[in-house]
Amino acid sequence: MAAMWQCQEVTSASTAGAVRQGSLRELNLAVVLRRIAAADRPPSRAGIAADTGLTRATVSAVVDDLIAGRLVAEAEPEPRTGAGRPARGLVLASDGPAGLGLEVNVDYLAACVVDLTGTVRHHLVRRADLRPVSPADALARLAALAAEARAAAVRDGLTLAGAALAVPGLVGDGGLVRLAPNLGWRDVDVPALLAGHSLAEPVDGVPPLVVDNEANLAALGELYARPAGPRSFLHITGEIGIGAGIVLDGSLYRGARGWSGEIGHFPVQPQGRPCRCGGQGCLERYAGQEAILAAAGLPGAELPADTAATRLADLADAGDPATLAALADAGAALGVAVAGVVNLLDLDTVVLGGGYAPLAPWLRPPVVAEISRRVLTAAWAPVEVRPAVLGAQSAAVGGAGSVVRRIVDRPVGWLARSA
Amino acid sequence: MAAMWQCQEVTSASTAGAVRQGSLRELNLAVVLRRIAAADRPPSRAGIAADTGLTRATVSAVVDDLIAGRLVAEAEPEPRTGAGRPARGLVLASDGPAGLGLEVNVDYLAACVVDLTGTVRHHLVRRADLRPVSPADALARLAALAAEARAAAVRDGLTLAGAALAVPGLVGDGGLVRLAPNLGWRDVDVPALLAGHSLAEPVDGVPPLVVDNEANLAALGELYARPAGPRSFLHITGEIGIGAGIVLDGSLYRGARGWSGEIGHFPVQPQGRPCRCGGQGCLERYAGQEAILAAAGLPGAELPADTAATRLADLADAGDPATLAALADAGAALGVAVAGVVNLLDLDTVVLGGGYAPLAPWLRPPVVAEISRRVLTAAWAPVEVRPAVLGAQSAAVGGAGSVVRRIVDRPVGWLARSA
DNA sequence: CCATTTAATTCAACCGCTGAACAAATCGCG
DNA sequence: CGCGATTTGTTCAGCGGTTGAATTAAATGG
Repeated sequence: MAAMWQCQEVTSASTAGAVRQGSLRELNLAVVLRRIAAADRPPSRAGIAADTGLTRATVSAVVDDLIAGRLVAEAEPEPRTGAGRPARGLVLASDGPAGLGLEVNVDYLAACVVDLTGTVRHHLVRRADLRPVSPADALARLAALAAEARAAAVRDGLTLAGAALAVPGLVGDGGLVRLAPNLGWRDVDVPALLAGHSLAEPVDGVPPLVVDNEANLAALGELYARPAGPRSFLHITGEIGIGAGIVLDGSLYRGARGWSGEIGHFPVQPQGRPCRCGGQGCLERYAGQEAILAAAGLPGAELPADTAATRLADLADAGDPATLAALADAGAALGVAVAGVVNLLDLDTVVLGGGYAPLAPWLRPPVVAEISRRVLTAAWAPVEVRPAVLGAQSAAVGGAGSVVRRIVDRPVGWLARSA
Repeated sequence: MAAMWQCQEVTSASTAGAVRQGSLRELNLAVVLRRIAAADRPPSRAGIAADTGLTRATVSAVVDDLIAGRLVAEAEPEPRTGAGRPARGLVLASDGPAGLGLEVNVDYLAACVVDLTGTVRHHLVRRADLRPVSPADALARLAALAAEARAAAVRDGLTLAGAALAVPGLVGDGGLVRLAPNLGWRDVDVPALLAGHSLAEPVDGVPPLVVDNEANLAALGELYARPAGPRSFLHITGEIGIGAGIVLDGSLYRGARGWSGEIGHFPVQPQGRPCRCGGQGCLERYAGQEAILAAAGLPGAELPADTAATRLADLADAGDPATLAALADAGAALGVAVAGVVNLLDLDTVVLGGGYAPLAPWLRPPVVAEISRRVLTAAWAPVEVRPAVLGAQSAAVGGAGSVVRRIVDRPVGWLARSA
């Protein structure tokens, strides 16, 4: 919430959860659509009715609305299953609304388009060192890339329903980037700088952009990418800083002010190396990219952030002893922090994302070791540690996914627009 | 969820959130009742209508149902405010349903009765060392105490709507206490042992008891005790072990399996003292009651758990240097852990409860110091650290509160029963 | 004492779910 | 090939519960 500026306006009946007459339909549209989205096989109207407890008549009426709004389509005849009139499978429309995901990072810009089904339809990446570039220029380049992506989406018959921008930093209310240390940004008012670009122009009164932290959106990407996956997990992105996205019960936990996930300053060695945060022995100083590179004896600091990880992976693959030792140490430090978090939150899954994804083969064993040492319940309830399925650049995909996900969760907003 | 056995049966319309015709009333009953509960002044029907967006007609109908069900009462004439017909204030009934909160701990049994308004109507405590007592005997004594409390409630015209039992340990599905180290309990099947006692007899088919972790219920007690307080906070109970209840967005976070809050093994000194959990340098070894007592030079281990805290407070009050040093060290260790949690979850409040409550004057400064050193966002968003308002034994009160809270959140369950 | 104001209730209208009946489409069995 | 069985999807009268306006209730102020 704190990380959003101008959320889709909250319309009727949302006042304090009161249920008015029309909310009935509003809620049931969401229930039915969610079920279609979550099913692994295209469900029938009758099946949805049986599962939800609604009447077949009601489900039919609701589905008619969803089809008219281009959110749902009927699948072609299903494989026969038995006697009786064959069911017509329902699937999410792949030519309806889509989400635009954007990312500004230290050494690349990215834009991607994800449709309702969660498929990545387009993915554009521009590599460039953005540290010397002013925020205004960086955002102008991003707007150009976004326009390109939007054109590609339109060619596919898709309608962009909104956009989400991932930045590697703390985001406050109103899309204000308070601090993005690795970009050198401080108090950058993204909406203001984008004013005038097509990105920022409301379509049908719906504000087009939300700004959020990169780690948060990457965690969401991971959540959407595995609909049958765990409902609660910790997603750690190891870049220059270390960020974590916390997904609890299937939704992102943002914290009291939207600044959750600061795991980089978890104390792994309270009397240890001083950290720029003022504390001592922070995780970042032991498992951050700079620390790993230094320990591996690489000149490091000059490398682009995302090539550093692959570089380390190559060296480790080749059996370089210094690199292997550096990764083992980093993994152990990471494991201490992860174990603390798992103890506290009772999570059953930890995802290594961002720069950690390619390094997972070497980081995972020490992390698992620390967990089994330190997590009380690990003995009778194992904790899974695995690399992110989306790998790096999952933040843009996650951002785009969060846009379409909002439509699935509250289809009335889209239906009112397109009616 | 994992910590509950036999939750109130989930009736109509709860299937996957589908909203059926009758759910409309069900939901609006909850909306109106919650608003009455949350208001700081008795609201009028018209005011509720304006706030929620419902019609005055609807609110009147809903309120009629709530009054008929003894959940709401009309307050006496309000102080005049202006022209027009005076409003009739609505308040939660103080003679309707009530919750029974129970607690088994190392050196006492407790039972308390809380009415809908959150007022503690009765509170019985029996001091006794329960470590040498078998679980069956302990629960039999508890059942006797509960019967006493129930009789007192009935004399007040209250109807007990359920009970919650707090135990200092891990609770699994079905009310099974997996492990309560300080009680010496392991795999104790509470419902089975209580079978036959009046506590376990369903009333009108509603199962009467839920079993939960002490730290969780204490955190809920804190939440209910301050309706206008923070929506997210960490509640730490320092007993022999150290437990934490995590309240996020106004509801308790239990974790993937119901075992969240294990902060006692947070690594404050990863290469430090070995801990019985197998790890090293766990918080418990530095800020646990035994550790503090040992550092203060007290024979300690023999003291009952809750007198140990007051004993330490007395010594600190008297200026005993060893005690003051011990508390400073414990506070620093606690601060390291708390800072890590606050960084991760972006909480704005930390509550020192249980045995830490009386020690707060001495623990708070070092905790605050570590937070301001280590929490990045502390500079522009302060973190409040304060003692629990309920002090010790808040678990029983919190448990009783959770019973009545369930009624406020879903009044239909109660109305169906009492109709 | 009456106009004004705000609170609460009453009541016909209406929205959207309900349940049953019906039509559609396929399989299985003679 | 035909007919019953079976399951899906639609139609429609019925109904619960909200809606909005009109009405009554109860106070203040000039």
